[in-house]
Amino acid sequence: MVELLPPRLDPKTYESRWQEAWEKARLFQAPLRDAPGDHFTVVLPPPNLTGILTLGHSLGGTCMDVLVRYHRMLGQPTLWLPGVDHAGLATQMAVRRHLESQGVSVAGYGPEDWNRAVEGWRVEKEHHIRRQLVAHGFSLDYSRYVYTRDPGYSRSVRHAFVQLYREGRIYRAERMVNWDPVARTALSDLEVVPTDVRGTLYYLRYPAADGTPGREEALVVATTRPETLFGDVAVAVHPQDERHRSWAGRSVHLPLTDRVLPVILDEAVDPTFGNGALKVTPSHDPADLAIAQRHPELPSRRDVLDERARLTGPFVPPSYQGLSREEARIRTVEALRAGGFLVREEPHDHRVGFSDRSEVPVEPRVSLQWFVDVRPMAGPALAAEEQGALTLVPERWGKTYRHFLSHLEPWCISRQVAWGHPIPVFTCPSCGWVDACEEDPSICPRCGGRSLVRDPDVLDTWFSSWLWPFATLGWPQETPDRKAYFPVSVLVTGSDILFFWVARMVMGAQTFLGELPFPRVYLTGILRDPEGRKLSKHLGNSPDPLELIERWGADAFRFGLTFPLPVEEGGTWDPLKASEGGRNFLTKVWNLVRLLQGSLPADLPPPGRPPMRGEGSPLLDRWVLSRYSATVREVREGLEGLRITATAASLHHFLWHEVADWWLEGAKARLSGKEGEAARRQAAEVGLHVVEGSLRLLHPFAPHMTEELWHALPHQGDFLAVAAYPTPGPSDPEAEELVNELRAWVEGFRTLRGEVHLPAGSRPPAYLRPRTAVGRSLAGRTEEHPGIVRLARIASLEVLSEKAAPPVDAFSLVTPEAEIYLGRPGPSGGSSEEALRKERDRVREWLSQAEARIADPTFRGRAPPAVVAETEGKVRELSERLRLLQSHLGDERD
RNA sequence: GGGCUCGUGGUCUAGUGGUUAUGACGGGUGUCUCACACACACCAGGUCGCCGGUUCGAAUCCGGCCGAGCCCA
Repeated sequence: MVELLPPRLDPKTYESRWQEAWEKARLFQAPLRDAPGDHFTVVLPPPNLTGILTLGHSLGGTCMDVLVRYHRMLGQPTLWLPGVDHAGLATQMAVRRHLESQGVSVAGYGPEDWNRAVEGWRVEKEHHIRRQLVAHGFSLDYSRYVYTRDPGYSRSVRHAFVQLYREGRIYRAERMVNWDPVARTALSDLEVVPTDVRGTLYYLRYPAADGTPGREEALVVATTRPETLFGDVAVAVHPQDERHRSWAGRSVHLPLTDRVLPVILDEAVDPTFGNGALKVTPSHDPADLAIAQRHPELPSRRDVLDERARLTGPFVPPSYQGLSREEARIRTVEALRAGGFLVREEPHDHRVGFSDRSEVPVEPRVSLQWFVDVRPMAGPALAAEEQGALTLVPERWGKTYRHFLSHLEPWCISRQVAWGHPIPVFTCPSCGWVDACEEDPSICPRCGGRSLVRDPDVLDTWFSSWLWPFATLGWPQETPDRKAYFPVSVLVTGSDILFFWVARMVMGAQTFLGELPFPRVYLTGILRDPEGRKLSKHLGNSPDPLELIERWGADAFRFGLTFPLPVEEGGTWDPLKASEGGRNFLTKVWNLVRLLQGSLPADLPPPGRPPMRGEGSPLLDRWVLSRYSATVREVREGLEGLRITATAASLHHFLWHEVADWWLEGAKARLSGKEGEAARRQAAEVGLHVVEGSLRLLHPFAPHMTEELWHALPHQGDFLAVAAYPTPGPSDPEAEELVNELRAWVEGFRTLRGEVHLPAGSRPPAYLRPRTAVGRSLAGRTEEHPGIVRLARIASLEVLSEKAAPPVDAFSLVTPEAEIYLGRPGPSGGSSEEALRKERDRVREWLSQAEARIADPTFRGRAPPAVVAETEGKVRELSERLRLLQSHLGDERD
């Protein structure tokens, strides 16, 4: 026989023990098979090696583990594949910040230095992340762990690049891109974070260069970036702008220089912005570039900022050469003011794109970069969602997904950093041959030259991430895993990377495999701290999940993530409160099992088929079996439908407020053996069936504790983690109806006790008079009376006949099926009029609503007959109840 | 500027046309009632943002307004 459980749960005594036991038994290793079947596959969104796991990872991981453990218990071949992402630029920037904070200068770092430094960092972070994953109790298959720079994965990335290059979908071009002047690399549009900034709008005079001598004419131009004026090629005004139209074709002096600029007309100028005149700086603003390109007489390049955003080049006067953009702004504004060109300046709120990586303003910059033309991939990705082959949960994300895919731009995939997958393009300097190659070529295939040059750039990290669902399974090879475990069954991730990752994976799988990577996407919400800020590594407001697990245990922490805050919505999440709530619930379950365990007859067999409980069995047994069946159904349907929080709530409610509060409280006497061995055995069978089954239901949410408790009860099998998930039994509507009334009686007695402030220890006698068939049926079951007596903490329960007068001094209430009376223990027991009055007011309110509806002829004429009949029944019932309540109030006054 | 989402007791939240609007946290009162004070019992607290419409009937559907947030320009 198993040992008795300790009185208080202590996760430290069992969590790591079960983690080790599961691992040793290889329960989470997906079986090798080479045929497709009813597999269930989830891939862990690979955490970035920039840092460690945050609460967002804990949330997503918990949802995945819930689903994976559920499907494993259903008996499906199940794979949950873990891995980490090298996160190129982001990681290199993290290492850079780290080195600089240590006082190490990275100024002279070449690619080898970077790779060595980042590699050391990677090993350390990978180790920590692995420990974090294990500590959560995630049932990952570590034998299939993938790192995005593993040789195999790197080959997949290279294969993908070469294929797109050969198809002409990857090309190199000189384009204006988002440039990070600190990291000194291009960024994709998605890596730019628009940020509200309070800046200054400067109004500058550009004096007429062709004016009549003696007249002081000037065009006033408004700009937020005076420091780029050396790159101006024109001033533009709107063709319909009456104020400035006469300037068309004229020319102005560019302040601080001796250059002259033409004034042009262009529709893109916003006449309401500033003064309605725009300085055109094509090399440093995308809108200006577009204007310059529409006017062939203008140069479309005039770079004045270098890769570090310093003023340089032939157009910059010597005294400004080498200034940073910030210094240059100060100096140009000073000079403009001194020269009388600064008309005024005003505060100006606007949005500036900041680099997601180095957190400085992004500089639009024309440079030579690699692009994937993803626009042709949007069609199939849109069609999949519109035709229902791809579902997003919650479904509202479908709109966002469609909007994004309808506005795609070419994707800039080259980065000028060291850490990442090198772009596999080679050039022969002798003959000009260029190609993308899966294997490094040693000689030029065209001229035989031996000095081939590799492209110096590396790929955007997401260019490797978008292959994750299939490159992890060996693509492009047709491996057994690829056949057995693709596609992924459901992708679980945060809604913040719907564009970065989810949409691109869909396009990637459709492009490379011709099929969807997954049929369903479950998007979790974003967790915020109590100030409403997103929990993130940058802000440092996300605690290390390990600390919370250490304090509360993995199960409590996990349960607190799924309930009560809705996983799908996200919101403000207080780590202490949430974990505390989880811990309280788990303690409840722990003690529930302890009590049951102590009451089980020694020879009770493990639970098998549901105990049959027909007419004549204790009502609470029939009721709890029926409620259990309903819960099994709810939980299974909830998990199938990806409603994680609703499912956790069902389990929470059933175990705490049905099993513990009602069934167990009512069954205590029987379980203690006071009512004989047969009654004890009967209660124990029911309790074991329901509780053991509930542990299986709960296991995906709280795996360690349920495993520990399961082993303390009679059970079949070695591990709960691979036990069968429960199937629902029959429901018992009669028992549910009777127990609802039983509860109304008990609650009525309790309310009366509270209203009249009975001392906790007092046990007054109680009486009731049933008013309906249901009431009479329940009242007639005298075998239920001891339970009611116990639950209501009364001395006795007497059923009054139709005519019998109630005790003179009793406090009373009217439930839906009976009048109930609580005997007054002494002459000065207070008054229950308050409770009766409130009940009367409520009933009167309900009744008047129902009567108003019945009185309305159009309601009778148009509402379905069933609704009319129901309302009529309600009116009858409520008016009878109201009459009784009023008479009880009258009785009291006597 | 465009798109999307959300306004339900002090806070968070369930509820997508038909009983008396769900639960959690917080608050109050009482209890260490032989599993659990990480608990138990009871109580208080809501004109379901505002206005209009559709309907026999609206927290729920439609329109407008106000407010909050997110995403993309």
